[in-house]
Amino acid sequence: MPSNSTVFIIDDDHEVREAIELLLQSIGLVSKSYESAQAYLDDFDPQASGCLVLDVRMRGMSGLDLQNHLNTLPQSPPVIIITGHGDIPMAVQAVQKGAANFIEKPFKEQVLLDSIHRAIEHDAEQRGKALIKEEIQSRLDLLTPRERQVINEVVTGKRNKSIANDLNITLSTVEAHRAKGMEKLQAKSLSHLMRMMISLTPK
Amino acid sequence: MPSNSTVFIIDDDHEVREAIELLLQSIGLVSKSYESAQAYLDDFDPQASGCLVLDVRMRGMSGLDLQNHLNTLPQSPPVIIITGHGDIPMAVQAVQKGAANFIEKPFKEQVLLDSIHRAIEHDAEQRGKALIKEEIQSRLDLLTPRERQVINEVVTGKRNKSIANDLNITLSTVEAHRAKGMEKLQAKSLSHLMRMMISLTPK
DNA sequence: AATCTTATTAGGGTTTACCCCTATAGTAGT
DNA sequence: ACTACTATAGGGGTAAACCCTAATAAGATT
Repeated sequence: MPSNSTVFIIDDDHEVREAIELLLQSIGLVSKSYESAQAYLDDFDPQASGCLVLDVRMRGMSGLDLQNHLNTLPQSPPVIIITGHGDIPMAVQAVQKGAANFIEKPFKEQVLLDSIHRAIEHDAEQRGKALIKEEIQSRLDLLTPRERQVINEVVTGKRNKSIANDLNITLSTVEAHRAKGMEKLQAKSLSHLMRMMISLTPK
Repeated sequence: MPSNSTVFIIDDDHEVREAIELLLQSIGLVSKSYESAQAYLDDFDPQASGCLVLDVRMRGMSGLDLQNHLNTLPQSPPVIIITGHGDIPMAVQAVQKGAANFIEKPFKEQVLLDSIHRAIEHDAEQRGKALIKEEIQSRLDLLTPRERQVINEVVTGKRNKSIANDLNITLSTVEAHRAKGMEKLQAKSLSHLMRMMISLTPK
């Protein structure tokens, strides 16, 4: 269980925030509360791991609006939606858009806690994978344009000879770029290279 | 738009089935109706493409039971759930388990039709990918155990030399198995091999 | 008994890939 | 101007992969 996770509670009802805060405190979970979506966004830290507990009906930006906005980011925390006035189409949409759960108020405490635990686990997994991808991407950013071209062709399975032909350069130059690229990417083998490159393409 | 798709309607209410059948007929979609989950399963054809329109509350196996059962299969068609007595937790669960949609009765015709069209598209995509995977798997089944061992090590990035060491055979033997394996898999290059193998491992 | 498959090994030849060093020309930054 | 990086190219050597042929042996099948 990730220990440095925070549960971000976003609800414009002060009493609801307090109740959830107390509940989480009782089982040793760190939480942080906001009274509006905007307040959360102002304080948003992409690095912070954990999950959201998000009310739908709020003044200003609604919970679902915030969910949509977070979905446009490259990496967003899991969102657990709670609402007192939800309906089935709303729940279906929220879940289809990736909500970890959609819970009606009032809810059983255990239901929320279970959701939060799953969400935190899920977030930790996602962050682990994202970290690896970012590391690979940062190595890829070290390549010069030419090196990237050569490596790309290598990944598609072309031999140095035909790469040289495609780019109108000599075999030696291809070999130089290829070697430099592999070195920068810290790829020990073609197989390793392929794994890294394929891991960057989602789905 | 896939032309040979069928919409499988499963509802124990004869009038509902008729109504949906007529609706689909009017826009040229082929449908097939069943009055129970069991009746559908008895007639189930894994090859048939399309989607299900599935009622929750039925005598015998419920719609959600059928959904769960289909989820255990390697390839199952998209499921659109319709119900007159649904609630939010039920909808959330169904969608989390992969339901294409969860619609309350009575519904607007267009809502169902849109869902069906999306589901059919989705099914066609899935089937396309599944076809490719099956083709690769069938080639893999042609490999002898030894060939598979060698190819597996090749995919992990090992050189022939160390494979020979691992399997306590000579370099020549490894080369022979490797060549035979590549030929049977129709892999034109290591890169191609890797793509095929990685495409078989989901997620 | 004859045949097929699988697993194994060997030899020889060709092609690539990998590694190290060197070297030039252009560009960008200090 | 000096430096660093990039792109280019060539030489030389080692290792690995690829290709083809051929042979042996055990096991299963016909």
